[in-house]
Amino acid sequence: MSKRTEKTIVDIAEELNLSVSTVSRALNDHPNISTRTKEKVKKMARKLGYRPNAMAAGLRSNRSRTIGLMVPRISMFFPATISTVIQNKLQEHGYNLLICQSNDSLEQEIALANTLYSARVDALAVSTTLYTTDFSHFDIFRDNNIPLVFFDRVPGTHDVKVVKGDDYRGGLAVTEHLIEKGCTDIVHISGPLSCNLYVERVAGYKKALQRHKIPFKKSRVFYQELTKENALQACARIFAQKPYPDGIFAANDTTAITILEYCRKINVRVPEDLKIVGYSNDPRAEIIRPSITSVDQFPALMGEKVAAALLELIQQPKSTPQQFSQEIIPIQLIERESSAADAKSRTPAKKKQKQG
Amino acid sequence: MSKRTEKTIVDIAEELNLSVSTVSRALNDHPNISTRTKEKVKKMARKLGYRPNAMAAGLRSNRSRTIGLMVPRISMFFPATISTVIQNKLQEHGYNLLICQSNDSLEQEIALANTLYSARVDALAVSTTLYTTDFSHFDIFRDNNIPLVFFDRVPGTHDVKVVKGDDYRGGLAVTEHLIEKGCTDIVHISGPLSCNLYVERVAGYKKALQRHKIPFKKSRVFYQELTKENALQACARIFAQKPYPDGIFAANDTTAITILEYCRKINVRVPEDLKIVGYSNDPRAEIIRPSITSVDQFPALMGEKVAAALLELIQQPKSTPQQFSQEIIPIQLIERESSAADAKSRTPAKKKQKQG
DNA sequence: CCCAAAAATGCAAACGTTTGCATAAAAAGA
DNA sequence: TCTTTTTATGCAAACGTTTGCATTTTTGGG
Repeated sequence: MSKRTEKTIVDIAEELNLSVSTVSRALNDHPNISTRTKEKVKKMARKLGYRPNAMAAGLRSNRSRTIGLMVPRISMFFPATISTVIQNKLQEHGYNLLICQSNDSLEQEIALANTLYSARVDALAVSTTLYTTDFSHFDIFRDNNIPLVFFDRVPGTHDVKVVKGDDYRGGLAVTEHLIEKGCTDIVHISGPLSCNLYVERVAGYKKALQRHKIPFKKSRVFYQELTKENALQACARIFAQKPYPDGIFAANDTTAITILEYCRKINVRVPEDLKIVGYSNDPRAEIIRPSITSVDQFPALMGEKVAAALLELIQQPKSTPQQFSQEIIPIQLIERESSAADAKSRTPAKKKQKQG
Repeated sequence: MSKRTEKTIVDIAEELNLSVSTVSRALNDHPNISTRTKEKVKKMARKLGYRPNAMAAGLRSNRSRTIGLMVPRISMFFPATISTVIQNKLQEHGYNLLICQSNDSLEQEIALANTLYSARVDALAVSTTLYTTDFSHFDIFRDNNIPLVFFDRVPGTHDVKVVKGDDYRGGLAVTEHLIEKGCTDIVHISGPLSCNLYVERVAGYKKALQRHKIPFKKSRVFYQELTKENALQACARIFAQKPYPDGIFAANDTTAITILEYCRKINVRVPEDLKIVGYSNDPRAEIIRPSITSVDQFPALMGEKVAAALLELIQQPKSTPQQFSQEIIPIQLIERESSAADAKSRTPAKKKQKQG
């Protein structure tokens, strides 16, 4: 039935005895075109069932009106929320979002970078793999003046635009919170140090210990991909021999939840015997009993900032030298049951005031 | 620095004294090109930092190597999981996925359909809005022989390719389960009937009641968007006056969780006083205490099927008349604490055998 | 009513590929 | 060596827009 049905602006032009350029401009609301013509053209476009061809437009104009987004995985709470916000915001401004996930595989990340470049995205937002330490596969974008924004998992260098959480302060806040609740032997389950944000959280953790004159013990920190399986393995080691720690700072909530369930099984009481704090404020943390203290990273806010940064970078003329500002999203500790001070433990001595 | 740096196949051709067509074919591994030439070309491409321009290729070949995916929202467990699977599978076959969310707004859905058509996606997978009853905005795709697959939330008509859960059986299974556990007054909190899948679940619910000779009461069914807020409102009404129901079948887990928490507040014991079953098997259902009985819809499997359907449709020649098979993904009731038979309640009489 | 300025439209080249067809080169058959 | 077949390569026209510049039409001032 419908074979060569695809109508083009040429068809519209012929139908109305206008030139293609006029039709093109009319459809794009170019100021030089009279209102009367615009209306005529749009009406005919509707009548013919004309559908613009984005590839043709993109090829000619060198703008795809598409923005790339790369995240480790979209099925996790934090990146999913961010993606949603970014997409909605960009949609408002007429941009499509090409969402891709690297599955935390560097190889896939590199392949996707190439694909997105081939698609000639107008900009790219990236939260990298856990294992990305070399960022050169993103150079094409910078070299060709394509706006590039890193968020959450970002490179350590300072020659890129970055939107990130305040991971140092997060690590600090969690650890001080545990100390204030009476913990003196705090395990930290961290992600791999190839990812900067964990480096910073560890730094915060260490700083808190130091402030409160608690010795840092290497054996009390685990570096691992923060999966359920790995959390279980860590538990096995942590609870293999006494003394058990009295506090655990887990770098994500999946880990915290797993530990909590493990404790239930081996009859370690939370928070009485052991206090647990997670990270990211996953919805599950609020629902589990005892509910888990966690750190809100304001993913919606982060998404807003990323979207805003993308739009700003796109709009400014290509010649403008890029500003490489770092944007730091604040964090907030959400206190819940898993780290509550239990009745019998006396309030810990505040040896030192927080110094902001 | 890098101004007109964008290398094209023309540059490669000139560099090697070959024609552009040869270069193009060489890069695409066309059988007519000698191995020697292919190697030369690819080497030069690498040397020049050549990056294919997908828009140019797409314009000419009328294939974008991009597939569209439209879901209500990607931040919910079920669609997020499906999206992940689809993306990974398609990626293996060299396709990009353009993920969009309609935010359950019909208006946005229509706009997105147009956008995706403009992008000339090679195929489209859709899970519609709760309120989509007119599907004509997807006609463009069918009319132009662009493979179109609906999943989860699908049209009722039979002239489209569909992958869906077994919602009738799901509704039936949940309700019979509650009855078997002793419930005789079962509230059903359903989504709006504009969405077929809820129609089917309600049908299953009714069928189960009928089988067990329990009268259907209109006032015991709520039709609403399944948000937390709406769940709270429903709770207010349900528990405004006695007798309270002894079972609740919630059409998603967010609703089930909200009810559970509401019960805790008003001292209704679950499962002793009231049994609750949710739907979709959200991770939270397993974690909350009491854990919530729910229905696994096998999102990963559904994703696989959708991806497979897309690929199959793409590969078959355009002329082939489309087969409009319906694919039904089985469901599985996952029994948990929230619907456990309590000690004192006698096992209910099985008045009738399950029949299939 | 004329002319300059402003507004509206048209021309044609480009954007970077792919691809049907023609041709050239190499291999094979006699 | 000369055809014939097979294998490689080249030519040139698309694909559907956008856009700088030229041209035409309209407007308005005098």
